[in-house]
Amino acid sequence: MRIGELAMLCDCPIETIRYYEKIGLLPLPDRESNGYRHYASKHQKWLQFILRSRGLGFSQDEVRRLTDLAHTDEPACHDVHELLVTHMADVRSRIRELERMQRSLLKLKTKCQDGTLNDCPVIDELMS
Amino acid sequence: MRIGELAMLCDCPIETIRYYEKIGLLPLPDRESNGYRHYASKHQKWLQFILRSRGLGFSQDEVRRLTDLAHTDEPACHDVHELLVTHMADVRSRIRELERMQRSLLKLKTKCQDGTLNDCPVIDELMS
DNA sequence: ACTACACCCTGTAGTAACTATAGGGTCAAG
DNA sequence: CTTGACCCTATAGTTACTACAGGGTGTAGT
Repeated sequence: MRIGELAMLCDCPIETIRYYEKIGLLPLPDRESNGYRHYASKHQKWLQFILRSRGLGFSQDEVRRLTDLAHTDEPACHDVHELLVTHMADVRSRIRELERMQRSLLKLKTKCQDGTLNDCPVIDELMS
Repeated sequence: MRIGELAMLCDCPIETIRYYEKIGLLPLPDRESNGYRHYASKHQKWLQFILRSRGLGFSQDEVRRLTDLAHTDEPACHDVHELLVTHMADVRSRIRELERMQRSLLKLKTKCQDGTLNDCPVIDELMS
């Protein structure tokens, strides 16, 4: 299959596929005689793996480690578990940071009430 | 005061101050005869405003709009309120996205159990 | 034969929000 | 007169893409 079909099947922009290839996340496909990329179902699986991992918030680097682990014969489950746990802690701390923001924003907003005042207490608060 | 002192007072890297100046978030300071930046307390207030806003998750562009609003004589409270509400919705949706990830990761992790298996169900799950 | 069109190619530049580095100048103390 | 702490500019790197610019390929219709 060509890049357009792969992109459609995986619901992923064509440029992203070429990008993943360039940074070495996706293995190099064969080329047709005209130079067009020719993908096998193996590439589709691999791309979906990447996209799912990204969808779970793993960074490119973590995805690279995951694909490496997915393609060794060594027992990798322990390493995957470690990656997973580390990443989950990261997600948790990002959530907490956003919740901290949310609380502060809410507190600011109560001062603002309905935006009908002329002198803005929000600006005052941020300024002081 | 010079840039180093401002940086220390605001607990902000020197490079970031120069960066905010370059992108036009922070007003241009005077210069000493040797070319060093010379800041007044007005700059400190301004920088703290920026840092607080960034700490609440506002983007550079939103901060720019906020500082604009903070320095008009027009009644700006309504616009600030709008910015605030929009941003809070954004934060909420980012939290929800992360929580979605967290749920999926947790589901994955239960399959992994303790990382003692040789064939990794997490990899399998992401692959299929 | 010509041309319109959908598809493909490479390579480069742009985005947000900084951070880091290279390669230099200034100034007071030892 | 040199060491050290500070300052300067300009450029490149980071993450994870996205968007061109400027071309080639292949097929369908006129």
